[in-house]
Amino acid sequence: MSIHLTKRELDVMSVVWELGSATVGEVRDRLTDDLAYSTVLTVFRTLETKGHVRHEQEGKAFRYHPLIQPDDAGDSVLGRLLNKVYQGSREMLVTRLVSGENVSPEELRNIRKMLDERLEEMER
Amino acid sequence: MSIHLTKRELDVMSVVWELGSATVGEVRDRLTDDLAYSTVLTVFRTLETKGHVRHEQEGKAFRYHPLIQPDDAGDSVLGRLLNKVYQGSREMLVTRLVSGENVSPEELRNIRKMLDERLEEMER
DNA sequence: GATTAGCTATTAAATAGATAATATCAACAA
DNA sequence: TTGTTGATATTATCTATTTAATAGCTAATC
Repeated sequence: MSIHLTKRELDVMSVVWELGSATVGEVRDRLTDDLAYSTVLTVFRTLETKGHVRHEQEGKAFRYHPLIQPDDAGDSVLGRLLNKVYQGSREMLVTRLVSGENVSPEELRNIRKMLDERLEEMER
Repeated sequence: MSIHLTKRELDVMSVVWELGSATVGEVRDRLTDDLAYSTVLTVFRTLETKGHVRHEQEGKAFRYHPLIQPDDAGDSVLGRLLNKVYQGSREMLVTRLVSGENVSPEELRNIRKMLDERLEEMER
C-alpha cells in the first residue's frame, strides 16, 4: 500500500525529516506560510493517527519522530507522475527534471555516474 | 504560476493527453475506477472552467481538447517532490526512480545518452 | 407522433482537507 | 496561593473534492 500525504502533511514531514525530529514550534518556525500553532498541531495529530510519526514528551512539549522515510512518501507521487504525466517514460521525466536553468553540470555528471554504476551492477 | 490538478483531474487529463482528445465516454471506458457518466462529465467541466481543456461538438457529444501539456501539470508536482521529499537533490530523485526491478538497461542507457547530450550542449 | 438512446445540464450531498479559536492543564514565579 | 506562561486538547468552520441522481434535450426509430 502506498502512502499518501496531503500538501500540508508533506510540508510538516519535510521539516521532520530534515531535522531528524521536531516539535510543533520548530515546524511552525520553518514553514513559509504563517500558520497558527493549533493548525500545525492538528496536522501532527493526523500524521500520528495515520502512523506516520510518533511523539515523546520533551519538557512540556511533544517531540515528533518520523515513522516513514522520504522514499516511502515519494514513491506514490513519483509513480503517479511517471504513469499519468509521462506515460511511464522515465527518460521523459528525467529530461524534464534536468531541463531547468539552475541545474549544474556537476549534478548531471553525478547522475550519469550513478547510472553507470547501476548499469554495471545489472550486468553482473 | 504553476498548475495544480487533483487526482481525478489528472486521471482524466492523462487520457486526454494519451488520445490527443477525448469524449466523456472514451475517458470513462479507460479509467480503472468505475465512475458514473455524470461524474466524469463534472470533472471535465471543472477542467474547462479552469481553462485546462476546451470542447467542441462532435455529433451529439462533446470532444475535449487539452489546453495544457503534461509538462505544465508535471512541473509543480516534480518541484514539490524534489524540494520536499528529496531536499532539492535531483540525483536522489533519479536514483529512486531507477531503483525498481522493472527498469531495463536500455532505458538507463537512453537516459545516460540524454544527459551526455545535455552536458555537451551546456559546454558550448 | 411517441418512444428510445445517448447525450448534456442542474443540483445535491458526502467526504476530505485546511485552518484556527477556545478551553485546559501543568509548572514556575511572585 | 495565585497568576502567568507555554504547551496540548477539543471543537468548529470553511473550502475543495468527489461522486452521482435526476432532469432535459435531440435525433433516430418504430
